[in-house]
Amino acid sequence: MKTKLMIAPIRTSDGTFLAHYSARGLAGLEFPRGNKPGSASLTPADALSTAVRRWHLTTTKALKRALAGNVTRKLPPLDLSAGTVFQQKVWGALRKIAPGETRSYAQIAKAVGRPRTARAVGGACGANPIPVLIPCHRVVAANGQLGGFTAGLKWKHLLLAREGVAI
DNA sequence: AAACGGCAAAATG
DNA sequence: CATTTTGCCGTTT
Repeated sequence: MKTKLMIAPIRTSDGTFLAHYSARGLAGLEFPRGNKPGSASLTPADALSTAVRRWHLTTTKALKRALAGNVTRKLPPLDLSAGTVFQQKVWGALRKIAPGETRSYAQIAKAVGRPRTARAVGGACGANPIPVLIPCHRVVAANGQLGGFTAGLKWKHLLLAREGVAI
């Protein structure tokens, strides 16, 4: 049985993101979907717990800063309990990359103590539940090219451009 | 047990 | 250089 999640929208100039909250904190962030199915139904605003309301304020500000290419000052507590140990290590390493900087998949692999797991690192990045705030987009291929991006390379390119990174 | 990736270094033409 | 192997590893089926 899974803990019920509360879902709240964040309207930005790039579209409406959806933030997922568990009892422990921010557990997921979805990119805007052009009027599509919309993964899950939003939690009615008046049904949000006070803790979630507070976190959501923080998430909203952080997301807007991140989309503008700035550093995120405060983040709500993150609930990454859904990930494997390896994934959590990778996500932790991603969070250390400052805006405007990039790393290769192999560099991340080294950073988590598994020098030969470049490919597996790619998988972990794709499984990142909180894109943008956990900057999976700052990981590029060793040859200087973009590499891949589950949510669509256009986003990866846009996010990096906002931070002043040229590919 | 097998297949599949957001990879990368080496080998090839 | 541009392409094609050939290893590699955590996840997923």
